[in-house]
Amino acid sequence: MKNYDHILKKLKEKGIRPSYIRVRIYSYLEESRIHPTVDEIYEFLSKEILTLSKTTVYNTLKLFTEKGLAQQLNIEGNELRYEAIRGFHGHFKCEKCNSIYDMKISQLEFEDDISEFVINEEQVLVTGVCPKCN
Amino acid sequence: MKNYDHILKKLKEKGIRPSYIRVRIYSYLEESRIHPTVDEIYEFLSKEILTLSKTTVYNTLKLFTEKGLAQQLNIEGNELRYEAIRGFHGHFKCEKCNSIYDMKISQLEFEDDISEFVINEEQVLVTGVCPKCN
DNA sequence: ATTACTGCAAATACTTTGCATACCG
DNA sequence: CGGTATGCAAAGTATTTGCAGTAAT
Repeated sequence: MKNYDHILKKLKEKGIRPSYIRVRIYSYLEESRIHPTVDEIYEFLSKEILTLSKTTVYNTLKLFTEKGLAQQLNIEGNELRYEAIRGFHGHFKCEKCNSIYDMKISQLEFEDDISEFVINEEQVLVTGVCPKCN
Repeated sequence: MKNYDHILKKLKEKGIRPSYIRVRIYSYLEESRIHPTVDEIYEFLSKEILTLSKTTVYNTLKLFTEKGLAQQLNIEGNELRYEAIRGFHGHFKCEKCNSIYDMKISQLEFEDDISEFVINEEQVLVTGVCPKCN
């Protein structure tokens, strides 16, 4: 049995009631590191939580996103991927195998004056071919 | 009547037969600078090209993307936006009014060794609140 | 008892596919 | 004529919504 204590704490801090499903979804986001789609989360967890519905996965991810625990990733055009919030980093998507890698990237440098803009989030997506496929 | 000569030339260079519809779609991408969705392109052009179908817009944009004339932008989760290929730049999306701005950004600096990766494309998406809405 | 959470089914939104018609060289 | 472009309708896929049942405080 895993230890979910730090997740319980994290959810409570954000004012989210740590139901079993929520904890499991967050745990999967945090551990899998695969930037999963809703479907991938659902497929994985529904094997253990047999009554789980996709609606709940959607609801939960929406809640996490609003409360700043998770982030929507616009990687493919047709589907959303999610990841647990961590430090700034970019993503690399392989066009051949569709794997997604994390990439360390220096902080963005804006060449315009952006002092009037409020910035909440920065996403970097690099597309190409990964070493395995090359 | 607009001068479409440079577009005709561009399409021909890429081996694309410059039908009227294709020229108009490219022209709209190039001029509007609004990073339009398929729907926006369709709504705009179908006022003048009454028989235009969305399928054709989809087909054309797919063709442009494959031939390197246009780029798919993953800005919202649920829909694709397109822009004519220009130099590297980022996009800012306002959470309140949903406008999309272009942003000048310095070249990305990777902190990992990426020599084994082939990089074809880089997208930067910044989210927040724009001056008008702030 | 009240509020919040979960889940099914239906509805919506976006995109793709199959096929028929129209156009161009 | 032969190949390409266009367009309609249907199918496919992802997400959201409405509502009812369930669990938690």
